Amino acid sequence: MAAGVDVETIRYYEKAGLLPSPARRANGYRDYGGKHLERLAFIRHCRALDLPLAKISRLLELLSQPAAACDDVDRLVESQLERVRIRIRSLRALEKQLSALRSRCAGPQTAAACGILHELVTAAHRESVAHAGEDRAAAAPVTRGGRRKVQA
Amino acid sequence: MAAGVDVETIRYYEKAGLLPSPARRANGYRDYGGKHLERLAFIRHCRALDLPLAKISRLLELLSQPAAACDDVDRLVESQLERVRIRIRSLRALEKQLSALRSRCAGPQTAAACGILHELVTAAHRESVAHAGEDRAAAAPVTRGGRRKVQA
DNA sequence: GTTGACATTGAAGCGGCTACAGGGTTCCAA
DNA sequence: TTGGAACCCTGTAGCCGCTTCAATGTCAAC
Ligand SMILES: [Zn+2]
Ligand SMILES: [Zn+2]
Ligand SMILES: [Zn+2]
Ligand SMILES: [Zn+2]
Repeated sequence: MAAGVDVETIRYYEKAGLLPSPARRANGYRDYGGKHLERLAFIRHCRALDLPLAKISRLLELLSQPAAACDDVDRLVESQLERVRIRIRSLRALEKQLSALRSRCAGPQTAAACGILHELVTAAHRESVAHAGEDRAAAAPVTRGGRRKVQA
Repeated sequence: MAAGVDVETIRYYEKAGLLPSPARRANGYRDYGGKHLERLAFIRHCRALDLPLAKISRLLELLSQPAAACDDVDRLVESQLERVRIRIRSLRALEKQLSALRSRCAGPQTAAACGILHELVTAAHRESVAHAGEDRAAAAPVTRGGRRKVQA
């Protein structure tokens, strides 16, 4: 029975402590049992939900502690959902920008005449001016904290 | 004038060949000129569009070759747009799954009784059975190609 | 007996930063 | 004057979740 998962990925999980080391055959080959495959399937399903391995690890832990409270599980799903929603919003904004950008050049042109390149350059320029303004505004009240930026 | 960009990031771009090494002052400090800052702003704007550095590199190259054709630029934006749309679709599917999942557990429970954990386990199980089926079906026609999977 | 497809290990690479260690410099206030 | 905060430098390692590679071992088929 094939698990449908790349071998290297499985060994990565093993190293990462998500899967217990399986028994070995006489020749040293790994011998996966039903338990391993169930656990692996669980991990892959959670990964398909884009949960990071650390959180999956926590879920596995709770699976083996039936009496524990499930608050962590619920919060984890909730926060993942929130993450996904935020990501969708930002990707939608991106989509808008990109499709506007695309419409700036119709067909074959030289780089010099390409509306896309042009727009990228001028938008970047606008932003850099805006940033400089922000920084001037922020400079007076706050002298400490924040990461270092570059000087020119 | 601050560029609004983390210093380490800038030096990373320098190492990666996206920004030319700036002139140095007597004390060895980097001295950024207007050209550098424009270029940096361009890079940051493109990164905000989630373009990978390699593609940005290509755009910068074309910026310095005004007579070149802009096909690459147009294709690049198009393919990025496509990428973003695909990502949005898959994230929306994810959102659905996660919000269905969330509704499986209302309030404080033990891990054993948590509908979320339950659903994760059974969904994973269903899928692993399905995968096994796929693999059985695929085993006959194709013997070569494909990456190795795990045996149990 | 030789080929070829499997398995094993450990290490390195991907992208795009981010964080640190271990120094030097600059500036301002007490 | 001195001391400390806040910047700069170089170089290296870490993050995530794999993926790829190199070198070697094992097994079945022809
Ligand atoms: Zn799944
Ligand atoms: Zn164009
Ligand atoms: Zn921008
Ligand atoms: Zn619950």
